[in-house]
Amino acid sequence: MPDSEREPGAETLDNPRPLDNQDVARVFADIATLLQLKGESIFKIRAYTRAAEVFDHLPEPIALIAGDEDALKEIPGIGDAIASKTHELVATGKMEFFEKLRGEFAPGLLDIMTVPEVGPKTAMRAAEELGIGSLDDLEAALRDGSFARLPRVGEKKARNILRHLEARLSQADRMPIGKALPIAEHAIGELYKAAPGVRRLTVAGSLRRWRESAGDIDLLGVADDPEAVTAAFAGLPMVVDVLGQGATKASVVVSGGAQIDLRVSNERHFGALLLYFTGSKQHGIRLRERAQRMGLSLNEYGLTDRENGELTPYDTEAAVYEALGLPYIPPEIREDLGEIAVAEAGALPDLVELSDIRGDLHVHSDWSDGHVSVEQMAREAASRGLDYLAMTDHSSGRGIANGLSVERLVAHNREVEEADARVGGVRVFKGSEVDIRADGTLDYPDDVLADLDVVIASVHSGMSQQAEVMTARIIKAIDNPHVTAIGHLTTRFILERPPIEADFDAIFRAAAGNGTLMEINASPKRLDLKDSHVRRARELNVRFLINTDAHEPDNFDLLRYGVGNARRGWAEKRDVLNTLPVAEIERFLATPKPQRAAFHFERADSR
DNA sequence: GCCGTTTTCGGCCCGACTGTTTTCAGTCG
Repeated sequence: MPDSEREPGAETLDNPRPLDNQDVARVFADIATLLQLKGESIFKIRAYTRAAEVFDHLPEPIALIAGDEDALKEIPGIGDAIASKTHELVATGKMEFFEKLRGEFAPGLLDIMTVPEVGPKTAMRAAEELGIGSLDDLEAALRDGSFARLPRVGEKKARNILRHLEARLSQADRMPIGKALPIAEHAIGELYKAAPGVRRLTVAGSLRRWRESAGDIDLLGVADDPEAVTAAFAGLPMVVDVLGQGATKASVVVSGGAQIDLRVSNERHFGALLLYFTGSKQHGIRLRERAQRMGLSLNEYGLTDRENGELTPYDTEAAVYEALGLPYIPPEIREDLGEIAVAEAGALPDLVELSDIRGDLHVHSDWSDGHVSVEQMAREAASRGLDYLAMTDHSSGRGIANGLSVERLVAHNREVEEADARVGGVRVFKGSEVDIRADGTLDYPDDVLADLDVVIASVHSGMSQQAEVMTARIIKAIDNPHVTAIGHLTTRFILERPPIEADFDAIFRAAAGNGTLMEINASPKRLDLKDSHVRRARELNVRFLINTDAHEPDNFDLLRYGVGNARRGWAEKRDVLNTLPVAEIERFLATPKPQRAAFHFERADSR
């Protein structure tokens, strides 16, 4: 399901702002939930859920196609009924069916169902028998014991639900990947020590797919005695609460509040298990449907022949795909966004890899808000095997970040040249992360920018401008002949600060038109462009930089998040400029801007 | 509600765990 953290539906339909894909997705997700409450056919519910997922991930703006119902129906999972409802919703901002359906239930029921262990049956009983219509009502009924007396609830379940509710109220039901992945890696290290019989512990779930945020952490392991491993897991020092523990799986809460689910199997089934628990859920469903058409049944143990009931286990994911007549599909694109058809056609993208990245063109030093000197950053980059980097300290508009006046920039340039000469093995480019002001002009005049090798232009202020104003502002920066790339386009902070509103298609077209690159900022609190933007921009022939935006030496570690995110956007090595060797980068930077759009990537691959 | 190497009707993905229940409904992933 798409994130339903916001007020379900409410703000969506009364907002004069045009509906974006996520708004539309949320309405269909809410419809699915309401139909569950109503006890509708599970298949109808599934159809609406599917539609919500499709719209949530659609690479192009729904507004572009919603007017054309035939085009909508081209999308798998969208038929007559949903196409016409989508059209109505986007055209009028309202959907009669949804309004009517919503009117049948207390407004808070959708909220109640977002609490874990409260499903449609429980929510309906709570509403009918106890008059519960809000999270506050729910909390009261849990505390006074009336909730526990509902059928099929009881003391223990009520206590669990109250605990979930308290966790919810105290905050955070999702974590950014930058928080979740290190916790997962720490847990893996601890469990290797605590359970000597465990082998091949690995991250699965949305983290393995490099989704930008995670609701919980999924781990998988191999052991001859799985029960010993789940027991050791439940006993780890970092565990503060055990939610469940059985022979092959366990769920715990660790200090800091993250939930980790562990699943353990034996070696023979590991491939099927990993495939199953990496997801996405929708990708798994497509594979199981495929298996069925082949007379097989797929589960987390392997493929079963439906005629004779014989189970074939698989120890690698690739073997399962092969048995299903498919090439190996990388986890990052297992989202049921067309990857299975593309795989079948033998046309999977050759996704960019961490080892392809040869340089970083967005790095800060203590000249602005970084923590160490230009030379220290250069040495760190060299020691990590990067071939080049650009020192892009902030421009003067970023007073708070100790932005550089023109005079300081000149001195900064000299220091960068010295570092370039002194530090071996790495080419250090002169650069700036220059503010795009509210009116679209840049913080430095053109003649100053002309002295720089790399100019990253970014929005750092006036983020709540209207979409038309913001679009024109950014395109004006794209049109500047000295701007190499637009930095962290949407300025969002994952789960914290919303993205800017703008016509991203128009921005991508402008960038593709004159060879301005789009940064994929690797900072795990940003991941900006986000995955679906990468995919859309790529369709529009935009090329990218994957930059860390490093403010200290350790930040070079963050590159992996940017690469994971780029892969989720189906980016190939050839789409990413900083996979090129330094000579090619210099050739690109020496090319006048409009001709950069046609810059030919020499793939001599002189490694 | 969607969809079609098996169909324009009749199917639609699969299993573990919990807690309440004495055989399984509910929820989750």
